[in-house]
Amino acid sequence: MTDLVYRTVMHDLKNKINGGQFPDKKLPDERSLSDHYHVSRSSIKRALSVLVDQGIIFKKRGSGTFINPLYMKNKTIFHYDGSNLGITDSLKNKGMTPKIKLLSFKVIPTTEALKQDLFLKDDDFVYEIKRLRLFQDKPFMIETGYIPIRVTPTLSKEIVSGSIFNYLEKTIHKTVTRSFMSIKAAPSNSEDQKRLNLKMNEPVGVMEGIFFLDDGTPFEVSNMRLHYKYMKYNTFVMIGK
Amino acid sequence: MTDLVYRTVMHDLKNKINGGQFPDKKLPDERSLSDHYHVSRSSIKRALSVLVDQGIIFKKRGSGTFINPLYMKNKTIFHYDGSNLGITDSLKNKGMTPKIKLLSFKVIPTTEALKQDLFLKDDDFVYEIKRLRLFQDKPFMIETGYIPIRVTPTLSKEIVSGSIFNYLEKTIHKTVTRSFMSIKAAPSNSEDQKRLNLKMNEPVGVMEGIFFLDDGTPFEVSNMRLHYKYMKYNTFVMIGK
DNA sequence: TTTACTAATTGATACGGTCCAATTTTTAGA
DNA sequence: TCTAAAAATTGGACCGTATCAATTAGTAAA
Repeated sequence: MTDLVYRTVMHDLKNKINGGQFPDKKLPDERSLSDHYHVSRSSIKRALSVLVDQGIIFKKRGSGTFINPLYMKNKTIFHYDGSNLGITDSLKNKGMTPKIKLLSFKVIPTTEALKQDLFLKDDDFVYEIKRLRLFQDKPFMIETGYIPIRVTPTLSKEIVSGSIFNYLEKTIHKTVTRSFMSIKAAPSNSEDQKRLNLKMNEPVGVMEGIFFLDDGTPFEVSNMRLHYKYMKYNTFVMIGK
Repeated sequence: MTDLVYRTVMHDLKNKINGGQFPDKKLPDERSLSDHYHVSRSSIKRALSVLVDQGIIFKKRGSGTFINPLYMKNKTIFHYDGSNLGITDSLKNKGMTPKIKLLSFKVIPTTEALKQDLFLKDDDFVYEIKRLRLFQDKPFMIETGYIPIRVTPTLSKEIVSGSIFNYLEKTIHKTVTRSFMSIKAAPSNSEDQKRLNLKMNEPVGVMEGIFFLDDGTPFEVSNMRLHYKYMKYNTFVMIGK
């Protein structure tokens, strides 16, 4: 999985950090690391920059590289390993597979908004797939997805009752690797309340996403309404520049 | 502001993209760009990788570098320029300065949670600063911030009625450059409803953040409750690796 | 025309070097 | 002892090169 130099170094450093091998919260300087690992300083830089992006360490020119104190204190919220997903970690936690209940599956003509987002023409059609997702038998999310027929003409009720992304990868060898997400809060409507077992005043978290294939094709527009207790989005933000 | 090579190239490319200079959605290959700009390929790579992170372009090995079709269609949601802030863009949009109304300002002993996040000892004290933020005279956010006295012993009502970050930068020359954010939705409580002018069933977006200084010191813990219509968090996500 | 092999293209990884800028440490002077 | 200048440390920016891997384009054989 990982024979890349910078990844190897990155993982090793992360292990050492987790193992408390830098009690002074300071990493060796880049040149020493370069010597120690017998790799170029560029590779060290790359490894470190990944850890910086993950919020695990930070650098100060002239001074050194330090461990984010919060990372040691509260590792649980620094969930990622290489990826910076961050969405509803409840989902993929511990390999727990959430169940899917298909609510509806039909083909509809394009709407104006969909044309925008999915790059469609007037006479294009899309699948509308509405699903309820359950985690440990509790419903936590209503998902409405729109997929152009042109991209995947072969969807069926069976496929759509499982993971569409997996289907794509295994059969058509197309991968979803990027998405543009938008996150907000909204009052629950009566359907939310019924399906997600919410009280009148309890809201939903709304995540709208546009998913892209390897080749840049917008593949799916998805509207996800989550039980508010199940939505928590964690992210590390660098301000400026 | 921008005399760095890779930034210059980055901005120029972005301008060309926005100006529609690549109608085939394809950028020149890296070697040509290197020639054209008279800079090393490494610098081109760096410039491009920023644009990749921003979701503006994507690369395919062996094939080339392409413009994200959605970026052209819907530039408004790709808001960032160099930064990847993403928080309540309503705030800094068009230089509109949101107003601040100070609700309360006091010094309290540490709580357990604060000790965790701010790296404090038992007998430390913190400022508790509660503020209402208004945008175009409409209240949109209740913000409760906690700042250790040890870090900034000089806060006053006046200071706290303006931007604390600006104060820090201008007087003590400390900068807040990193933060760990957590975003979720929650039902509004009676105070939310009163202050933000919300109906019973209307929720708030809750953003909790820990802000860090340049040197890694956790500087502030902030709990922000936003009128749900004002909270929208956009982000570009790379899946896997 | 189709198929299969080969070339060229193009981005990815990695190396190692130069010079610079911010910071810290050391040294020399008052 | 204290202060200010000098030196060492340390990360940042950039360059240019070599090699590799995925993709596409071109070519020759069936």
